[in-house]
Amino acid sequence: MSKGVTPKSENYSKWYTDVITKAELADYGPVKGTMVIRPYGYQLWEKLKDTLDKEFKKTGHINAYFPLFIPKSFLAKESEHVEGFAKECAIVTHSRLTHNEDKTDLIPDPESKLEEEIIVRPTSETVIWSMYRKWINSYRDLPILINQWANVVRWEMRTRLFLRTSEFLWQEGHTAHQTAKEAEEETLKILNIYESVVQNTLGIPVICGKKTEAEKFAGADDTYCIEAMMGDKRALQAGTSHYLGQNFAKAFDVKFQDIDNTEKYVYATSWGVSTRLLGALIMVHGDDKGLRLPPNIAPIQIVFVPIFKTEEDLLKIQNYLNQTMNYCKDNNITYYFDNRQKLSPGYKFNEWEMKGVPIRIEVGVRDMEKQNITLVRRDNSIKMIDNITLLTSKINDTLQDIQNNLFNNALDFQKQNTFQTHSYDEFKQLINKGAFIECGWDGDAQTEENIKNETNATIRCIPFTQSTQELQCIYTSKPAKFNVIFAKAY
RNA sequence: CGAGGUGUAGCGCAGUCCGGUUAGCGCACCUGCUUUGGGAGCAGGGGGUCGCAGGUUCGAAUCCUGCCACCUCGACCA
Repeated sequence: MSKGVTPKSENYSKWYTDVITKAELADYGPVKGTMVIRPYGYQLWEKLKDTLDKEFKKTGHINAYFPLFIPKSFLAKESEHVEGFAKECAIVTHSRLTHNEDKTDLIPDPESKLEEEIIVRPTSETVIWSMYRKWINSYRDLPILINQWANVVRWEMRTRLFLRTSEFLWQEGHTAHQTAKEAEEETLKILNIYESVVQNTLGIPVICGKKTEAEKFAGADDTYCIEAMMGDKRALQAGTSHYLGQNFAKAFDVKFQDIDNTEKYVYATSWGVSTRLLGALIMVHGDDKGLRLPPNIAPIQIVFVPIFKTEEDLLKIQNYLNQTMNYCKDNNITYYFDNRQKLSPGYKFNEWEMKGVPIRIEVGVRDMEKQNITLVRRDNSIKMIDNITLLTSKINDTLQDIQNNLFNNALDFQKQNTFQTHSYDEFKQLINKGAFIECGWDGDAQTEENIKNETNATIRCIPFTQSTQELQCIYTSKPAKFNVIFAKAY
């Protein structure tokens, strides 16, 4: 591994890709816009996945798997949906390859051209609703609460590791309900799960709210979201939950016979978070030494770096650390004993800092003589040298403290860079510098569009917590309908 | 699609203007010895169709022609 990363302040996006490649989270795939998630990065995804999956199960959801391939005709059934996704679909047109005439290349075999072309799913509403049609007859069949963990493909022009890649991993929940009220409740229930997992596990503070018409999901009646502020003060949509009304039920003709014997269309929701969250994790907590992982998501929570000259010393250190390692085992703390020879301690310190491991424990002969260990926190670089038994007993609390501290740092940063203003001039200045701006909006889509064209900022959400005071629109000075958050977004 | 730029070892680059030993350097990698409390030192070693194709020449990484790929900016998209 080569030295250091580009400092954040010098070039933020270079810093971001440096951290990803040097911490060995991911690498570029051979096809433009594709990404290989390396083991260390994939462990983050697995941990996040397990946490979310438990929450979904707790609230009555169950996993299933639907096909990657979707008939082209399905996509056209819901008019807004097709508008939203048609421009970024990968299409399968042939089923085999053959040699060209001079045998220098492989080409799609013209003989194998498909009758109906197949879309590689950009999202699964259409296949899923084609199946729900078969499965739903009576109100007794409802609700259906299905989630799937899958990959999807969206052919993107401009890609960035984790944030926007042609193929990415996500979960997509698709539920079907008897009433609008129940579906709306489901939408918000999921948003709550997203909020708590993102905040508690990833340590990323989020703002919950509703999307405007312009920003909502193609095919939804309402889109709710969690928005987070990245280290460069831009916004990232970290998760969305959609109330789909009866749009897909009507498009796919999914009706049920209700308790009152009448036939009704089903109400729907869909919701998802993706590997994009890992991009947020990097950008919210990372520093110029690399990643900083909250303990709740860190694949390795503690790394032990022995400082030794001889094999014998190494064994002594390993024995000496028994009590600490046993403590970790007993408390389900994941740790790694870095006994690699030939690498200097300094090299290891830097490497594990790059990888964001929350706690490093150094032990050398000097520590052993005094019955000490040296503990260094990744979040604030504070070094503690103290009695081994005493420090060991504090590990759990320290991990918890690191988790809280990272969250609080991020929350402070978000608050310090969120401004309220009534002046459009000030708005423009702040947006240019990078900020969230909380201000009034008259509710007019044209106003939103104008602001976007003039400043590049979009309405990230209409927060659930609305200010009680009477506001006026930042742009038109008309009475504001909502208090909204503007920012430049990823 | 428009403008500019870059293709030489896994990565980063020099060499190209002005053709001429065996194509070089840093990092990484391998071996050995000495090291190990913030990215160790020394010695030795492996690794290259110089983006591809053609041409000029006694001789091409270097000159000429064509092609391809990637990057930056713009346009487009969000």
